[in-house]
Amino acid sequence: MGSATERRGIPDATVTRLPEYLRALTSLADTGVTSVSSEELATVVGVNSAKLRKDLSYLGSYGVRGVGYDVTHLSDQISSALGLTRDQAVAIIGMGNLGRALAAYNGFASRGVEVVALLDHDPAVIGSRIAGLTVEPVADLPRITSEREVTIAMLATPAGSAQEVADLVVAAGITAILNFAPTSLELPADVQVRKVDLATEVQILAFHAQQSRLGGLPAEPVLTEAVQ
Amino acid sequence: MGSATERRGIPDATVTRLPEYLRALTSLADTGVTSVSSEELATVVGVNSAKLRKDLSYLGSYGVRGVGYDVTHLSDQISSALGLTRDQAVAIIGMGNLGRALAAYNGFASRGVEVVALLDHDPAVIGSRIAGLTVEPVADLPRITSEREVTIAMLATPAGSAQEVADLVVAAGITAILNFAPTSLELPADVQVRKVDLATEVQILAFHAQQSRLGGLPAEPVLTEAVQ
DNA sequence: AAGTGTGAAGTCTTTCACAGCT
DNA sequence: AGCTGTGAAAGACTTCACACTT
Repeated sequence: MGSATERRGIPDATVTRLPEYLRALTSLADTGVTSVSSEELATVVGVNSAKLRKDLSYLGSYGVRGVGYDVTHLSDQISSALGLTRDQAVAIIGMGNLGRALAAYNGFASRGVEVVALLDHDPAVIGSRIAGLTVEPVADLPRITSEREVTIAMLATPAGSAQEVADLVVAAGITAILNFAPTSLELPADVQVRKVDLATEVQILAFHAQQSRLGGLPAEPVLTEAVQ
Repeated sequence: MGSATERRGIPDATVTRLPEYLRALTSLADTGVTSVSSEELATVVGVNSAKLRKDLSYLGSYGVRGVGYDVTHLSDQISSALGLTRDQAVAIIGMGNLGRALAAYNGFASRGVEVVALLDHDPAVIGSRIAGLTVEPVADLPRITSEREVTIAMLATPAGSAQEVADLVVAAGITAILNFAPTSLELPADVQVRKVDLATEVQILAFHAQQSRLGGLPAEPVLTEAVQ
């Protein structure tokens, strides 16, 4: 995956967890909590507390020994490490069912994500209004990207056109893609791609479901314990 | 823990990749390819060929030295390893934007996933038809689960009610959950949970986007190479 | 000649366990 | 007394490189 050549290098595994810590901290702050120990926060997120402390140590020393972490300060530090000092401007491409659901998703605003453009190449959809935005033609992507400082594209096209659209996205100067199309993209190494494939997720669950069926009841005591 | 039980321990990392291999194989089969080498398949999926071979070796020896893998046979073996010999019956809970998009998603059928129930607890939504199914009350989950042999639940509720609904899901006898609500669930260890958090994905991308901005051009030769 | 299957080496990640600070 | 921060150990995963098979 993405290798960081930095002396400052935060491990990839840590980066993927930082957003979860941030979400948990925000939720704690909302309930009036101002200070939290690694043990408490780890329980909320469902990870080992040593792992949490090590993750945070990559950002610097923001805890107080004997006390814990200041919720607000730690949130700020994580936000800053993630580069969320400004909202991320996102363009959604492909206005099918999924694209429309993404456009209407209201979980983004509070977490530093702003949808600034909706695109499609079907003339029947272009010009219609979805979630307060007007759908624009994919051909306008270069202009839109520079005008609205788009940093991330969400690809919600059919698998068949995903590669083609991804190439346009990269040509428009966007270097981060969240790919919902069930296909692998071939792109330059400096373009970050993460994928969300729903059927893949279900198949992974199917495997584990099958395992517990086969493994059955024998041996293995089942403790109620936060996992993952 | 690691007792001598002869169950084939397929590593987690491998399991998460099997669905992708399967997807790539299906796509190759559709274009008439009948045999494929690890190098070719690895290129399509975007992984190292040694990793692919090692992954496949956990399933058994299905390749032919000097030749490669039979596309159909390998697909069958992976399907079988994943437990996809039957379709997975899925219930979607929470008929907001996301739930409706999931219900209407047409990428499931061809990949062994069948949506057999849509549930909500809002009386205003219950009874309406979405994507050919009638929305039913969450209270009916236990009956529906046993009647339709539901194995997996997709949670598309707001974060606030996710834990509560997850508890109902588990009580109904379902042991695998795909959680789209942006919150961590506390569940018994024998329940498999995978989560899909859209804002988290964007934040991870934001981090990497920031890195390339900071790191700039120096060092780091950029090879065009399939990543992810 | 080509390409699999796999020990062994290398890298990354998690967990332990405790010194050290408040 | 309590909890962080972190070396060191353990474990998981990836990649190399080549013996072996067709």
